[in-house]
Amino acid sequence: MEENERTDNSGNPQQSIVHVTLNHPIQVVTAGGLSESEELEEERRRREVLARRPSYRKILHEIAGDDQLKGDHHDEDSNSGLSDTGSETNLQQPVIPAHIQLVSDTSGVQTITMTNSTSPTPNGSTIVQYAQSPEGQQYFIPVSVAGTPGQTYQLTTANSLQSSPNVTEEASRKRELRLLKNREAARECRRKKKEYVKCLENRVAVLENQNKALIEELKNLKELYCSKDDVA
Amino acid sequence: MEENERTDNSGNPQQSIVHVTLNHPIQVVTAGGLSESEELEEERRRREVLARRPSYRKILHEIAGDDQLKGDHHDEDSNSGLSDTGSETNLQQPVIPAHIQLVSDTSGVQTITMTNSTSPTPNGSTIVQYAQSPEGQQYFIPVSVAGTPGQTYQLTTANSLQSSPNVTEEASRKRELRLLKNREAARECRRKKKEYVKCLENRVAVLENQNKALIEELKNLKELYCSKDDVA
DNA sequence: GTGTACCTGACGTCAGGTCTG
DNA sequence: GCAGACCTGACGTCAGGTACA
Repeated sequence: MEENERTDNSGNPQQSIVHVTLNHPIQVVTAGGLSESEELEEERRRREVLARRPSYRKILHEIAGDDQLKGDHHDEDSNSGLSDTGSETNLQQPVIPAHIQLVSDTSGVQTITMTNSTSPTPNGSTIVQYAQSPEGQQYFIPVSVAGTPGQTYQLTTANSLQSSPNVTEEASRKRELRLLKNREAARECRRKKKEYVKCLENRVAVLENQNKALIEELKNLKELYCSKDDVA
Repeated sequence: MEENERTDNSGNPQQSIVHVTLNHPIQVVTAGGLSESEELEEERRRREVLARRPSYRKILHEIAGDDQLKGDHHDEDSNSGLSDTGSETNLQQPVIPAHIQLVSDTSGVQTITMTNSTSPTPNGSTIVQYAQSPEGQQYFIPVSVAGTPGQTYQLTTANSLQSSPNVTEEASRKRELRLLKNREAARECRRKKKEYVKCLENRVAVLENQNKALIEELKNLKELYCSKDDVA
């Protein structure tokens, strides 16, 4: 059951990062005012897709290529189940996938742009070795142990007692590789999240403005209406 | 000069948790419909306060007690250099402080609630130390290197050569305490952030709904208006 | 200015999920 | 279903900032 470390053992010193990197930054500009219907639908679709949490790749596909690959799911869905402060109902509905940059200025113009990793190749190197042994053995530090009470953390040293150094080395290298990749993934993930949040903030601002404008307009119209009514 | 990092591993059983825990969950309900002006002002004030990044405590104070202690400070702030993919107009305005839960149902009723920590008191342990290097990259140190160019990082081993074990122990305990606190703080911070994001998502949803409703209303009104106009 | 406490962005790791072959 | 790759939430740590004494 779930021994944690124990990396896979199909020797595969492959280092390719296999990035999907499709390279067409879409640029949809739903112009000013309020082509609401369109925008809304788009929104809905996106949200819907995101209902199943993970993998922005899918979304990317859908939006870039065909859409609605099996759609038909638009019940209440997200709709913010949390009705009051104490809730904690935590169904998470991201609203806008992190890949999608939805920049917009105050006038209401919105620009949806998709970005992709591009793997900035920060510095390539990333040396890092954990728990490199003081005395030659190679354990690896418990780092965090997080919350999870029952965690044990087998150290790799255990291996070396019964296996040839070769095997150990192999395993450790594999582990290293895995960590490296995960490290990078984490970085990317953080980036996306940040973008997502910024996007949200942006969206709120825009919507507020729109709202204000609409209210204003409504007020004016009503006034006009009333006065006319008076005259009549 | 900052206090140095003094890594070490003397597990000491100290775990006093000094918590501030102020205990008044405020509950402001700006009732339904759209008292826009009020809401907006509130919004603005909050945002303004948040322009200087940190410390939600202040905000707490302001909202709970008096307000506007010295408003007028919205500079550009850091602006976070990420401009990779493209434009990124990135004006970041947090909109809502994380402490504040601003839940609202679709009708427009909003509930502002402030929450605070409650501190779950986790477990201790944790050894490990990082080292940080090239440009923001953070590595694990193999326990004793401490090379790190610009970084100070005195290790305890060095110390122990010249100090009494007492001092070392003292220092280590201090470190441990610090770490413990920070650990907890981090947890709390994450919690707030999460809340904040959820709040944002919520707000977006609400605003969208409002928007839609307004548009609808506007349309109706216009129609009515036109028909009346026809008649006249 | 100094020192201390606290807050938060970013990091790397783990755990556990999804997707795909 | 299984195995591997990937994604992401949560963790603890560090670094650097703000607030306050």
